[in-house]
Amino acid sequence: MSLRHALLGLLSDRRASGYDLLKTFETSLANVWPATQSQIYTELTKLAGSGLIAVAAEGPRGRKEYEITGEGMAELRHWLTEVTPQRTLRSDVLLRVFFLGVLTPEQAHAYLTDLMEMSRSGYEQLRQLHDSVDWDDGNLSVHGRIALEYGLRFNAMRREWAEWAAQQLTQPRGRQGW
Amino acid sequence: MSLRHALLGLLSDRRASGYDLLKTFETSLANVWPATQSQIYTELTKLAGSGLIAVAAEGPRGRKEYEITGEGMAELRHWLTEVTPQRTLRSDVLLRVFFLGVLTPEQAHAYLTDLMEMSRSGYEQLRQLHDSVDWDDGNLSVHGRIALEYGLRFNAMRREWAEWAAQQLTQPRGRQGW
DNA sequence: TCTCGACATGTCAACAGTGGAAGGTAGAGT
DNA sequence: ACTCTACCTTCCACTGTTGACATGTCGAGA
Repeated sequence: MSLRHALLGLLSDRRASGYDLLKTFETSLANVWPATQSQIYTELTKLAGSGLIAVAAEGPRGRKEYEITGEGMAELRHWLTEVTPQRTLRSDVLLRVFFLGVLTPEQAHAYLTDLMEMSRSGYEQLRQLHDSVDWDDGNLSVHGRIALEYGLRFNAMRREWAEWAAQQLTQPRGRQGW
Repeated sequence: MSLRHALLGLLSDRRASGYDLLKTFETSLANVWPATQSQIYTELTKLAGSGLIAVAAEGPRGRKEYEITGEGMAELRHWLTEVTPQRTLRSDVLLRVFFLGVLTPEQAHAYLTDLMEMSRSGYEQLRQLHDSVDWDDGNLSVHGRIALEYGLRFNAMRREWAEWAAQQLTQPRGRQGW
C-alpha cells in the first residue's frame, strides 16, 4: 500500500486536486507506481478520513485541493526512513524466460530480440522525456532526474543482458566456464 | 494474471502437486513471481476446472499430481509468443527516491547507502544460489541460469546507480551538463 | 449561441494477492 | 508404541488493483 505514500509525497511538494495528482501520475510517476483514477480518488478520501491530508480549498467544477497535514508529513517521513522497502519484483518479462524451452529455438531467440528492441525504445522514450521536462531546481525535479537515470541504466542493462542471453541460446552447450 | 502461466510453465517441465509447485516457487521462482500457498492451490483448481491441467495421479496424504494438457500447452505457447509482456514495474524502492527531498540530506544519503548495501547483499545471495544449485542441462536449468544472470546484472546496476545518486546529492547544484 | 474538449469527482463489480487458520496423513526415528 | 516432522490441501477475510460507468461543469472558439 504505497499509493498512499506516493500521494503524500506529491502533496508534500504542493497542494493539488485529485485531477492534478492523476495527471502527475500519468506523466512522471507512471513508470514507478502506476495508479488509476478510481484508485487515486478512493485513496484521497481515505487519507482525508484519517487526517493525513485535508481539503485546503474548493475550486470550480467541484474541485477539491488537498494539502498534507502535519500528521501526514510525519507518516511520510516515517515511511521514508523507518519502513524497509520490500523488493517484490514481479516480472512478467523475466518469468517467460524460464519457460523459453517450450518454444522452438527460433521463437525463443525472437523473444529476446523483442526484449532488446523494447529496452532500446524504452531507453529512447526516457531520453526524450528527459529532454522535454522542464528541470527546475525543485526537490522533485532533482530526485525525479535521479529516478530517470535509474530508468536509463535499467534499460541499458536489460538490453545488454538480452543480447548476452541470445548468444547463450545459440552457442552449443557444454562447459564453458562463464 | 501471470500466475496461471507460471504454473503451466512449471507443469510443462514435469508433473507436480501443489506442494511441489509451492516448493519450487519458494526456491527458484520467488525472485521473479512470488506466490503464496493459498494462491497456488486456488489457481490450480481453476486451471483444472478450465481443462488446462488435469489430475494425473493421486498419492498419499491426498496428494494430487497435476499434468499439463494439450490445451494447457497451447495456452502456454500462446502466452509466450503472442501476448506482449507489460512492464508494470512497481518499485517501492524507486518511489521513495522521488520524495527524498522531504528528508534531511543526511537521511537521504543514508537511504541510498542502504540501497547500495541491499544491492550488494542481493548480488551475493544470487551468487551463492548460483553456486549451490545443481545446474543439469535441462531446459529450466539453462533458462533459470539466464534469469539468474539478469538478477546479478540488475543488482550490480542498481548498486552503481545508488553510488552515482549519492554523489549527485552531495555535489553542489548548478549546471554541470551530465 | 452552441458545442466540444478539458476539467473534475464518485461508485461499483471483478479479480489478484496476502496472511493466517484449520485439518489431516505418512513415514522416519526413537 | 509414540512422537515429531514433513507432507498436503482447503477455506476465508481483507486489502490492492483494474476498468468501466455515471455524472456533471467550465471556458474557449466556431
